[in-house]
This record gives sequence, C-alpha cells and structure tokens, in this order.
Amino acid sequence: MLEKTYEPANVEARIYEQWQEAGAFKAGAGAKPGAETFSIVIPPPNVTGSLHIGHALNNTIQDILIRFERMRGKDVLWQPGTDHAGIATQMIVERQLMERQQPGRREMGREKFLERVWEWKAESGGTILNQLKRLGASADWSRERFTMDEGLSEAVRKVFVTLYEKGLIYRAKRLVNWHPGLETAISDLEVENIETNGKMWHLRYPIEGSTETITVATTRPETMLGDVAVAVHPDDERYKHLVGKHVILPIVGRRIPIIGDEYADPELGSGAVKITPAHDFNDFEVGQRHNLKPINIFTTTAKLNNSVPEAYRGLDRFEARDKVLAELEASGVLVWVDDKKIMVPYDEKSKQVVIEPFLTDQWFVKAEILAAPALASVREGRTKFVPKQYENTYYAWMENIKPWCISRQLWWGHQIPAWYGPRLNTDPDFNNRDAGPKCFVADSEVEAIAQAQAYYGARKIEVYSGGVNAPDYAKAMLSFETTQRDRLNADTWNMRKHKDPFAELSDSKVPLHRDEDVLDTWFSSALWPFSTMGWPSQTPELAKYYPTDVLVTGFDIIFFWVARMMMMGLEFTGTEPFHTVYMHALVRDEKGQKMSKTKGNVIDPLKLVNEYGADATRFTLAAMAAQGRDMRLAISRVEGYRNFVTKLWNAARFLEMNGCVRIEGYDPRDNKLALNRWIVGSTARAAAAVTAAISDYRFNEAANAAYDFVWGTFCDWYIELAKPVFTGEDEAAKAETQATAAFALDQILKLLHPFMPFITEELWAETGKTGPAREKLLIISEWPELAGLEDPEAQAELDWLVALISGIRSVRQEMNVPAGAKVKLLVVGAGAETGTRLEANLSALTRLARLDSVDYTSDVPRDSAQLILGEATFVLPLAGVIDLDAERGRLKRDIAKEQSEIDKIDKKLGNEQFLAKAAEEVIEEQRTRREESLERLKRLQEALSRLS
RNA sequence: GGGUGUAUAGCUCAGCGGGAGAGCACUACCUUGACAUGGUAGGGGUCACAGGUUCAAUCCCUGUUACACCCA
Repeated sequence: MLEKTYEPANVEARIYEQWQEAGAFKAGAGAKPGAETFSIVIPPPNVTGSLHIGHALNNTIQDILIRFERMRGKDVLWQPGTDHAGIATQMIVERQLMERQQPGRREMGREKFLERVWEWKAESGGTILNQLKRLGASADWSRERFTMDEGLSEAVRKVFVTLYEKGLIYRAKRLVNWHPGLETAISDLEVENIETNGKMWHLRYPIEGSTETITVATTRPETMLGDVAVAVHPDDERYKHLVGKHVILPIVGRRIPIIGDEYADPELGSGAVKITPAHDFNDFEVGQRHNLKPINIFTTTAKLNNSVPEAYRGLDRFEARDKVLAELEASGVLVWVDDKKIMVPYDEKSKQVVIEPFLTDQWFVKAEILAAPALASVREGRTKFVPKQYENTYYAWMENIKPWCISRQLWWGHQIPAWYGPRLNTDPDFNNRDAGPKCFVADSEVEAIAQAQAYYGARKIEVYSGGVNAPDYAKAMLSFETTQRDRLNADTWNMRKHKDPFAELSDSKVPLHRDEDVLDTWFSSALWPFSTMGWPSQTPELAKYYPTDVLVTGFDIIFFWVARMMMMGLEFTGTEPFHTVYMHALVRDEKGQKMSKTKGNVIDPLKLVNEYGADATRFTLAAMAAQGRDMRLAISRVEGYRNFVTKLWNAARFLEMNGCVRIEGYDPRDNKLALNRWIVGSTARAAAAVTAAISDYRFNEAANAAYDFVWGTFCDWYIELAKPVFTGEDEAAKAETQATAAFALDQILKLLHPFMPFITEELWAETGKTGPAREKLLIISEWPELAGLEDPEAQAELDWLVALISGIRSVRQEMNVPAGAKVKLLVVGAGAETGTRLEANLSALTRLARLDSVDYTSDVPRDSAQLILGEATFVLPLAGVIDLDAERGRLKRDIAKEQSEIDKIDKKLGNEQFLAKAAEEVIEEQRTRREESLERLKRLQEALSRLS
C-alpha cells in the first residue's frame, strides 16, 4: 500500500535513474516509426554557474514541451550543454587566485592560467547540469556539448574565416567600450547607462592672439587634457568669427583649432563644445570629419598616460578630475558649475566599473549585413515570437544594428584565428600607416603559414606563440627589419625603422604571431543550434533535428543571443534555426525586483526542490508562466502546489484501497453508470484543454486546467460520489466504477506528467503492480487521445446532482444544522426526469448531503427550509432547529437576486437596438436565462409564502 | 527624450465584448474509513481614473496617473 504522504526526497533520484537507465532521454526515445521530429537546444548556462530561478523556469518549460511531444510520439531531441562564458569564468578564476594570494594571471602566463581555468571547469562544470537533473530535465545528456569542445571550436573557426573572407569580419582601430578593470573591450550590449547626479563644468578657454575667450561645457573635465579642438555650430552668429582661430588649451598649452561642426548644438550650454576624439563617441566622429588626430590620454587601466603633462601621469581618471578642476579653478578657467543628471556608462554585470570609450584595434562583424535576412525571416513569419510583441523589440534593434565588436582582451575563450606578420615593401599598403600588420586568417596555424608562405615567398617563417610579448619575438622582428627596409607602424608594433638593403633577406626568418585576443562568448553561442549537431560536418543529427522547433528563453538575451543565432543560422545553414521563439517572463522577487546576486534577493530553486519537491516547484513555475507578464514568485504558491502533489498521491491511495485495478480490454464507451460516463467525458475535456494549451504555449492555462480537473472534479466529486458505490451491494456497478476510476487515474497521470514527472512516474509504477503489466515507463507512454468520449447527458445529470448536494449543504450550514446530524429531505413537484435522477443517485445524495431519508410529498410542513432546483422544490423539515426569520431572510435575498437578474434581462430584451443588433444566440441565451430565473422566482415566492 | 508592458479580492495572480475567478490569507463548522499538506460553507472587488466606440465595456479605442522594463 502507498504511504500516507508522498516524500519527494525518497523518490526523485530513483525515478531519474530509471529514466536514464531506460534511455528515455535519448534522441528519438519512444518515437513512433517515421514520426516527425521535435527539437530544442538548451540555452547553454554558464559552465561554472549555478542554477537560479530563471534557469528553473526556462528549463521547466522546455521539459514540459519535450515530455509532451515525446509522449505524443514525436522523434524528440533536447540538446543540452554549457557555455564557457568568457568574462564571467575568467573573473571567477582570477578572483580565486587573488583570494588564495596566488600569482595573478599575468604573472602565471597564458598557458598556466588557462590550465587553471580548465581545472576549475572540470571541478564545477557539472554543478549546474546536475541541478537541472534535480529538476527533472529530460535532456539527452549523452549529447552534452560545451562551447569550447573541439567540434564547436572548429565551427567557430570556420565561421570566423568564412566571414573574414566574405569581408563581413574586419579589423579596425575604433573607439570601443573599454572595461578598465578587466582591461578588455566589451560590446555595446554589455554597457548599461545609469542616470547619475553629475555636474556640468563650464571652462573658459583663451583664444590665441586675442583677449577673447570661448566657454565650453563638459561633464568630464579631466578629458580636456586630450582635447584637440573646440567646435561651434557653423551658423551660430555668436561664434562665426572665431572659426579658424585657435585656442590655447589650459594646463597643456596645446594650440587647437576652433572648428565649425553641426554636432555643436547652439541651444545646449554655451553652444561651444570641446572635442576629445579619443574619449567620446560623438567627438570621435567630429574628429574624423575634420581630420583631427585623436590623443589618447589613458592607459588600459584608465590611468593617465604619458600624453599629459608630467604632474598628471599615473593618476587615476577620477583623481585627475579633481586635480584638473583645482588647477583650472586657481587659474580662473573654471567659470561655473551646474548640477546635472548625466548618463554614466557602467559595466552591465557588476554595475560598479565605469566604462571608458577607448581607441584600440579590434575585430568587428558587419552585423548590418547579416541582419537583413534575419529581419525578413521574422517579418515574413518564418520565425515567430511568442508573445508577439517581442517582434517589435527585435525589429527596433535589428534595424539600427551597429557593428559588433567581437574581440576581447581575455584569455579564456576561442582565440582569434588570425596571424600577423610584417608587411613587405612590395605590399600596396606598405606606406599606409593605418593598415597595421599583414594579417593571415586561417582555420589552423598550418594553413596560416601556408598563406604566409605565399606572401613572403621563399623566406623561412617562424611563429611565436607568446605574441608580441614573446621573449624572442622582438629580436626576430628586429632581425627581419634589418633585412627589410621596413616600417612597422601599428602602435603595438613599436618597432624601430631600419633601412638595410632588401638583398640580405634570405637569411632571416619572418616572425609571425597569432592574435592574442579571444572572441566574444556570444560569437560561439550564436552557432549553438547547429554547432552542437556537428556542423560544419553534415551529420545525420544535423539533417534530422536542424532546424530546431522552439527556442525557449528570456527576453533579456533577445539581442545578445536570439538575434545573433538568427543571423548566423541564416548565413551558414540558409535556414532559420527555429520557427518559434518562446519568451518567458522574468522571475522577480516578491517586491517585483529583478533577482540578482548583488542584491541578495535570489530565490534558490534547489531549496524549493529540497523543501517542496521538484514536482511542486515545476508546477508552480508553469502555473505562473502567463504570457507577457513578469512573475513575482510567492512561496505560498509553491506550498499550495505541494499540497496538490499530496492530494494526487492520496487520491491514488484511495483508489488502491478500493480495488480500482486496471482491466484488460476496458472500454470507457461500455460504461452504464452516469457517474462513470461523466468522469470519462470530463477527462476527455480536460485532456483536450491541456493539449490545446501546451500546444499554444499557454503553460499556465494547461497547468490550471489539469489542477482544476484533478482536484475540483476528480477528487472533490468523482471520488466522493464513488464511495457509496464501493461500499454498496451492486457488484456490477462497483466493478465498472473501479475500472473507470483506474482508467481515469491513468489519464490523469499522463496529463500531469509533463508538469510533475516524478510523482506521476512513481504512481504509474505503483498502479502497474496490479492489473495488466505496464508495457513501458510513463515518460514514453502515449499522450491521452480521448476525443469523442464527452457525454452531455451524463454531464447534465451530474451537474444537477452537484447543484443539489451543494444546495442542501449550503442550507444546512446557514441554518446551523450540526455537521454530523442527518436530516430528512422532502421533494415537491418533481417531474419524471428529476425522479429518475433521484432514484439513480439516491445513495450518493444521502451520503454527501447527510440525509436519513428522501420522500415525495405535496404537503410542505411549516418550519422548513426550501431549495429550488429545476422544476422541483427540495424541502428540509427543520422544526426546532430552523430560525424562521433567518430562512425568510435567505429566501428574500434569493428572490431579490432573481428579481434583479430578471430586471436586467428585461431591460436588454426591451431594447429594440439590442434585439436588432445582438447575435441571435446571445438573445436566445438571455431569453432562456430569463425563463429559468422566472421559474426560480416563482418557486422561491411559493416557498416564502409557505413560511408566513 | 522614444518605445513596450502592467494596473482585477488583504497578498500573489488568471480571465474576458453579453452572468466577476483561482491559490494563499480570513471567518464558521467538521478528527465523516484517501488526504488536517484535508473537507464543507462563507465574507471580501465602482476590474486605476476620465472620456469615446458599441444595442452592450472590467474587456476595444483615446487620454491621464502610477509602477516596471527596453532603447538613446
């Protein structure tokens, strides 16, 4: 016999093990022959991360879809894996080194450091996937992938090389968002602009050869050390005469021009702006238009470099600000200060570090070209977003997409497959200062050397793996220079010019070094739907499961990830990677705040699983997953669904105790009893509702439909009504009810399985111990197909019975009849149908309404409570118990209610417009309702008159 | 500044052009042979505000307010 309560902790691990042993998660498990496929790729979590509530929601939804489609007989693949998460992972390991007071990554060197990261990955990489297993995720773990696996890395290199060859990836010196803490470039998306209380400082610059001054306003006074111009609007009458003159930059003493440029807004501040092209995105463009050379005043850690006066060198940017202001104030340059709300760019992860626009060489993707087909896909409906409103978000971003900076000055990630060498003096770009070194982009070093060989002719080539900092590299470079009249002009090159004759070349080796940088993590994530299936090889999995069906994700990574998968998928496979993008809500805390580690308001899903079980946790998330709305997670909901799990358990326990065993060859169509015909029909309706809702990604409706049916119908009414049958004498009725109950429970287990996989599988096994042997585990059994089993006649009868019992109970409570007391029931004015129904359901009625007799009468005793149902009046003679005033009050209240209902309907039916314009069935419905109300009103008035 | 979303019971949230719902909380009663993680009955809402469309608006439209988020 089943235990009294279900203990998830004792069951979940065992069940999960069973599924795995049975190979139930494997791609194609349980599929019907020739079935259509259904595939989902997991949004790969950070390999060293741990499960948060968003993951729990995300994966619960995927698992619901996967289990549902698997049971529907499709050939299902849920592709799992993890992401190397470049910045996050590298930061964790660096922090570890610091905490343990071990040498930092630069002291360790790249190779040693990467070893450490791999060690850390090996150590903690399984954590999050194990946590997903605790939740019940039925992914095909045998196909687990990692973005830095050899196969996926090959895909990354292939994509990089191909895009480079097509001119869609390029290297350029541009202003990028620079993280001075991590000393790397980051993408626009990784910057969060936060409104801050700042100041606007007004600086008065002296004009050369004049007593005039020009006042500029700035929120970042320290950058004035890098000013190269002052701009005014060309049409600004105040300043027209100054354009072409020069300003002597205070502190620095540099002579800089006053230029006319429309960027200067006459309405804003003084109308004149300082131009610092190396440290402001707008200024950079102004600088380019006017051919001004940017002056970079910062180091990679945002300290002042050697381009500023000596007193400022080595200062942090914020220290420098104070010092600059002090000096400007002392010299009278600082005129006044305003308070101003300003947008400060912060690192979007930590929100601690101020991001600096910084001029560096980086790799970029021409996203604007890749975006065009990806936009068309959504516009033309080949990929749909659910909810649809996210399509607008997608359009807005994609239409204004900027070049994607993909290089990161990190070590953990896919190293960029580009090798650099010196330019030959025969190279057309030999004298182009901006061209940088000669670049060879290739799948492998061997291939890069082959390309280099073609370029350098017969000269020997040597690759230096430590990049420009390798010990022998500078020497080799110098040696090459001595044999080649060369000019190596990139800033990082930093090599001396040498003018030796070209003839001696044959003896020296050409030094090559590989790009030290790695790719943005999202570059490899963008390939995930096809790289995990073996691309660029044309594997059978790729042919079968790609494109995938649904992508389930949060809207916060629609740009980071979804858009980029669309672009890469279309570019490299010619097809959309998925036809539907389901965007689930953000899980917030009870105050509606976004959960984050730094805020410390995180709800740990594993704690929920431990305390309430995986099934309750999953069911809660599903039940709250309404489309287009964030969810505030309340623990009380989890508790409620834990109770639901217990309820289901006990229902099964009750059936077990009452011999409800599945019968070989049972056909629900043969049922005689209305009770059984009704529950089968209700099950069919519930199954249809759940199926429709999941198919439509309305997970909350699916969960609620199942919940209402199981608790509100099956447990509250079917089981209660079946009790008298089980204890009764009618063996045939008992047998039919037992078989039907077992059948209905089977359907319930199936319907609930996608939401609550553990308890349903456990009960499937328990109920499989009697009756015909189970052929397979529930996870791979067939989804209910019960269309056509609905039974309106039985439905009407049971609706009537339920109303009668509820009515009697209500009267009893209101009249304060003790719960244990049994009362007589008299029936007045019953027609034939009521008679038949009463006859058929006598024992159930007697038991559930706690009656001791049911009799027909025409004489209603005084001191009775009366209940109207259909044409009949049901009378409870309660002499001595009843409070007549209370009963009269009750009837009057009901009469008033009916009267107001009738009045409302009469108003409508009396309205010619309504009769003319409303739909026929609406009018008919109003008439019917009026009839019914009138009938009830009449009976109620009769009932009232009997009391006076 | 531009955009999107939300506003329904004390709380967390569904729903919907024609009769206001769930869970939790609350009140009363009930150790009824599955379940007190339960049962029965109940109280509780001008469906944010103001206009409009409609025979009919909590629902559609417009505006306002508040909150949340996205983009600049």
